[in-house]
Parts: sequence; C-alpha cells; structure tokens
Amino acid sequence: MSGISNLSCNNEVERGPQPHIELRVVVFTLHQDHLQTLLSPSDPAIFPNCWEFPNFPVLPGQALEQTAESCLKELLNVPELYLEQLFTYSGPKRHPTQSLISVVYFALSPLDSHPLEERKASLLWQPANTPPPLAMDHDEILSYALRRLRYKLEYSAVGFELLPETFTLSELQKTYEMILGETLDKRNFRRRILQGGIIEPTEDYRSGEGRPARLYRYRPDAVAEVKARRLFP
Amino acid sequence: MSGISNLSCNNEVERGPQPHIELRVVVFTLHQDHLQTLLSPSDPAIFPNCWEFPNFPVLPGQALEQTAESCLKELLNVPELYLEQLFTYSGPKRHPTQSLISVVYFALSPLDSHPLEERKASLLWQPANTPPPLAMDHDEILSYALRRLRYKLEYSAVGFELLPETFTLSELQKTYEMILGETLDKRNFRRRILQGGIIEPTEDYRSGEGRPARLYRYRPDAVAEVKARRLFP
DNA sequence: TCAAAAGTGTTCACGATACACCCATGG
DNA sequence: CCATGGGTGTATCGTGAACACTTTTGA
Repeated sequence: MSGISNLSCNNEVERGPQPHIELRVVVFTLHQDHLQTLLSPSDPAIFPNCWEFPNFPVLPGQALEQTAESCLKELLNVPELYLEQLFTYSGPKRHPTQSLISVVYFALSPLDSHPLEERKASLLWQPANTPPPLAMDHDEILSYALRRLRYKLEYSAVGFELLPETFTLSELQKTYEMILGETLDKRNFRRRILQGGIIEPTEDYRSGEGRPARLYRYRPDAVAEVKARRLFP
Repeated sequence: MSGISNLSCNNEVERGPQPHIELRVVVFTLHQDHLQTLLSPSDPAIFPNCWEFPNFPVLPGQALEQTAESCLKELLNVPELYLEQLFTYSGPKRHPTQSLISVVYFALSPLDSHPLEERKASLLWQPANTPPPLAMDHDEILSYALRRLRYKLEYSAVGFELLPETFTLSELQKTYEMILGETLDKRNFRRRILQGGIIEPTEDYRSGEGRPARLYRYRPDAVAEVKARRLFP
C-alpha cells in the first residue's frame, strides 16, 4: 500500500480477504454476415450449460491491457487488433462462492482472422445478438459491449477494425448496417466517409456478380473521432 | 476462480503473487470560482511532498461503486453526488515496490457541500488545473479525469452536479465556461438550455448587485444525453 | 441482352451561430 | 440617477437528410 492508509469508512460491511481479480475479454468479429463473439464453456459443476467470456491470467509483471493484447493475438493468429478497456465489474453477487472483480476489455478482430487453433477448440465464435446462456453477469457485460460497439461506430472509425485490410464501400456499409441494425443511404454514406478522408482508394477492384467494385484501404493516420454535438454553444 | 482455468498465454512474463487492488476516487467541486479536486498527502517516506487521490478500502462484501459512494458521502457530508467509473489502471511501473491495480472512480460534489470534517484534515481541496506534485501516475489520472469532465459537459447535463439545488442561469453559464475554458454566448446558452427542458424555473429570485436573477432547478427526469453527431447517416 | 451490383448530385429543412439593446434593482 | 448584472429576438449559414437514375461487368 502506498502513501497514507485507507481512509476509514463507517460502512458496516464485512471486511475479509481481498476479492479475486480476473481479466476477461469480449471480442467481436464478423463471420458469415453475422456479428460473433468468442465464448468459452463454463465449468459445468458451477454453471451447467453456460458460456463465458475468455479468461486470461493476471500477471503481476504486465499491464492487463498488454496481457489481453498478446494473449488475444496469439489465440486468434492476427498481427493487430483493436483493444480498449470496457469496464471493471465488482460486487458480492457476481459469483456464488467468491468475491470477484473482473476487469473486462473490449476487442475487435478483423474478418480475415485465421480460425482458432486446435488446442483452443473449447473456444467458439457464437452469435453476439443471440448468444447461448451466459454464466454470472456475462449477459450484462455482453449487452454493454454491444452498446459500446454501436456507440463507437457512430462517432469513430472503429468499424474498419472488423474488416480485412482492403474492402469495398458496399462491404463497409453492410458492416455498419449489420451492427447498427438499420439501413443506410448509399450516397450519403459514401459522401461522408470519402469526405472524411478516413479511407483511401487502392488500384484494385473486386469482381463479383455485377460491376466490379473499387477496393479501399483504411488510413490509420486519419483523425477518426468526430466531435460530439455539443449541448451548449 | 469460476469455470474453466485461465487460457494459457505464452508470454514470458514473471508470474508471482496477484497484484494489489486499490480503490481511488477523483472528486471535483467548484470553490471560489475555481475547479478543485480532493487530494490526500502521500507517504513522505515514499513520495516526499506529493499528493494523491483519496484511497478507500476494497471490501469483499460490497461493490466498489457502493464503497466509493458511501465513503464519499460521509466524507463530504452531502446527501447525493454524481459518481461513475473512470478507469482501471494497471502495470508494473506504477508503483516503486509493488504491482498495483487501481480502480478509479470519478465524482462531482455540489457547490454547497459542507467543509470537510476535522478528522479528515489531511484531505485538502486543491486547484484541479494547477495541482501540487502528484505521486505515481496520478497526474495522468487527473488529466484523464479533466478530459472526461469536459467531454461529458458537452454531451450531457453533468454540469448541474457541481451546483447547488437552485442556481441562476449566469451561475450555470459561468460553471460551463470555467470548465470548458472558453466564453459562451449568453443568448444562445439560455435558449439551448431552456429549450432542452433540462431545467425548470422556480418562483424565487436571487438578489445581487444588479437586477435579481431568477433561480432555476435541474429536472432530474430530463433526458440529458445528447446524441453525438453520427459519422455516418 | 439481361441481371446484379457499383457508382454518382441536387434540393430542402433545420439547427448552430453571430450579434446589440432594454430592464430591474440597490446604493 | 447611475452602475451592475439580468434578460430578450432575428438573420444568416452550414450541415444533415431525402431521393432515382446511369454504368459496368458476367452469365
């Protein structure tokens, strides 16, 4: 403990051992036109037929964010991914037998990530909007992560993190529509994203059923945050 | 530990005992026309002449947010205050002798809060924009808390949390100007805040040097969140 | 030549901004 | 009666939203 001792507090609440800390990660990806999240089966003795978000070790010599990032990259076989802190959950009712503090991170994995390694076969991508039963408060965590994803999509460029390096404007628009759950106007979508300087065209085209579509690339140097509309002038 | 064991991770990082968890709170208030934050002197043997954010006990029987709320209410003698989670800081370099995880909350205390009790005399309100030297990474925590405050001010009604129950429009405007660090147009400010239905007039006036000013009250039922300008239509 | 997806501009409405004077009170 | 802060309306501009047709390719 650094500095002065804890400030006293007259709460009549049981003291006792420190709660256990754990590190969890909510990862989203797009797969088969659906938003998916990575889940791990729960211990059937405690939470039968339930799933939970992946649990990584809390290492004293490493920041939680670093641990989450390197474990995830190894697990998913991707060189880069988007990662940020989601929330820290605490409270006595979260687990039946122990006091538990969960520091939860939020990650996005690009569409072309390799399938999971065999030795991690217990982990499965599951549909994020219709997940299987989740243990503890992980349903609450999932809905908060989905809210965060939708919200971030509206004011930042986070959507590109779910796509491969190059993509067509239609693919990008479909990604946004899938996550936001609404359809967008094609011309307005294109105008805004192109004027924003967030993506740049490549020289390549992708041939599909109709006319080939130009491929674009995300510009990582772009200033992607849009300032919120201020409540006051 | 619930469910399956931690997913392994090939990081070659030292294992060891779990890091220590602590609970800290950044509180802001307005005092003498300045934004102030509550600080506690650090242990001089470790951080001489430094200050740090108040440290509350981590109780296994209570959610961190509840502990922070009840401790702060007791400390500041206020019946209500605004509280939300700020961030969880972790990493090996945060403290000279131990691995430390700090779950930090963000609070706003109304202007008319009573002075601190005598027994807490070591705690002091200090200017938030020109603070004394801070221990560990608490300068980084402070600047993030200030950023959060300014940002929240722009898209939510959080400014009222720093004022007493009734206030004049000029007081409210000065609060916003003080925190945002810029001057605002009086007519536009009034129009927007009144049209937003965020406050309602009382029957009272406050007499000052010039014409008495109508007192207003925050409407807690108001929908205070302003939707951000969406990056895409 | 037809189906299927890509690509492209303009108009309209609303909200944000800038801006200057009269009003009520206390000393 | 005057100094001090309280209170009020309008004109302009920029941004968001709605909307339909032409182009290119492969089958």
